[in-house]
Amino acid sequence: MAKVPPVLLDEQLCFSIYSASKKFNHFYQSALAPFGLTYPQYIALLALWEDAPLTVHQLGDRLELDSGTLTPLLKRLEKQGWVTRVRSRTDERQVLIHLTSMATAKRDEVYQRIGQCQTMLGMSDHEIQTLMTDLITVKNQLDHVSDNQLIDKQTTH
Amino acid sequence: MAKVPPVLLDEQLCFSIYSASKKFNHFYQSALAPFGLTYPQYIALLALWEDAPLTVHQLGDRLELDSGTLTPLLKRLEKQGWVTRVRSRTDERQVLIHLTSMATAKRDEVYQRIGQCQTMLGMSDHEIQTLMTDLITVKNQLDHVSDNQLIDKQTTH
DNA sequence: TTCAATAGTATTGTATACAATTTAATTGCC
DNA sequence: GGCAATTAAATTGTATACAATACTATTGAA
Repeated sequence: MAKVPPVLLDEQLCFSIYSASKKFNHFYQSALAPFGLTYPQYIALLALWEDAPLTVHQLGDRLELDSGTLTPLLKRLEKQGWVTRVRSRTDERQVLIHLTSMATAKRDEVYQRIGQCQTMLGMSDHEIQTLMTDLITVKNQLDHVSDNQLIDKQTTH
Repeated sequence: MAKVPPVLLDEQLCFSIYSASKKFNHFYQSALAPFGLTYPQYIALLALWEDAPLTVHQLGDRLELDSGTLTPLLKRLEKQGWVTRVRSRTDERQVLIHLTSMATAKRDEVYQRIGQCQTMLGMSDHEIQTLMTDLITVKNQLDHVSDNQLIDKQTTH
């Protein structure tokens, strides 16, 4: 094999994103401790506060999570009193996720708490916008590289 | 409670990072399929290829993972023949993670494969650099908000 | 209409993550 | 030297993630 450039951990964009994601997770876990919510539970509620009820499938599209992740997560949210899971009458395959009155009542408390905690980060709106725009570009590029392209390369080594 | 601005999922930097991180994970999982490596296993090997052997603790510092994650991960890497786990003789508390000859032999193959797959993403070095710089800023800010600050706010709602 | 194909959710199995605890080894202080 | 405090890994328990499979309800084509 010809000389191959090394892959250095600190130069990997994936690793920057991976560790930033873990840090955000920890940050929100602490911020949401008064509500006993994990980060994935919190984003599920964000989606539902925008547009409830949603089917498991719709919520999965929104959060990019499948039923294998969402079913147990939603059962935990149900047990803690945030949502109810109701079989749809018009299509018995679907399960509709509704917010409870507690979830509706607590919405603004959570919004406010998140707002306060985000202020502590001291990031300007412009900074955030720039980063998000760039991240969307990365995500699009990742989406456009199909598994087939990656699999085809398997035989070359 | 006074009027509180809504928290919209699509405006959250955390959610952009969270979903980009999952996409990268999937991308590398596919790219590394010929080697049977998961993404966290891959970054562990990257760290070791740069500087083996490392103790579990040192590897944890590098990857920002604790022994609860690393111990089972390293056992799997050991079972698959990439590393060996050896109690240090000078300090019996430590476990040194060594690369096997197979891991050393396959290093350039993995480097090359990663290089090929990253090319498919079509991102310029400049794009990547900019993003990484911004992400480091975010990570620093997340690090500098202590748990104490977040916990103090608990009583305000 | 009937039944094969599809769609929506749940389940199973594997692999992270991480807090909290446990266990064993080492260090520091007297 | 003796022992409390500390350190390093491993373990335990809970919560994601996701591929693959199973199960049930619906749809669609003959």
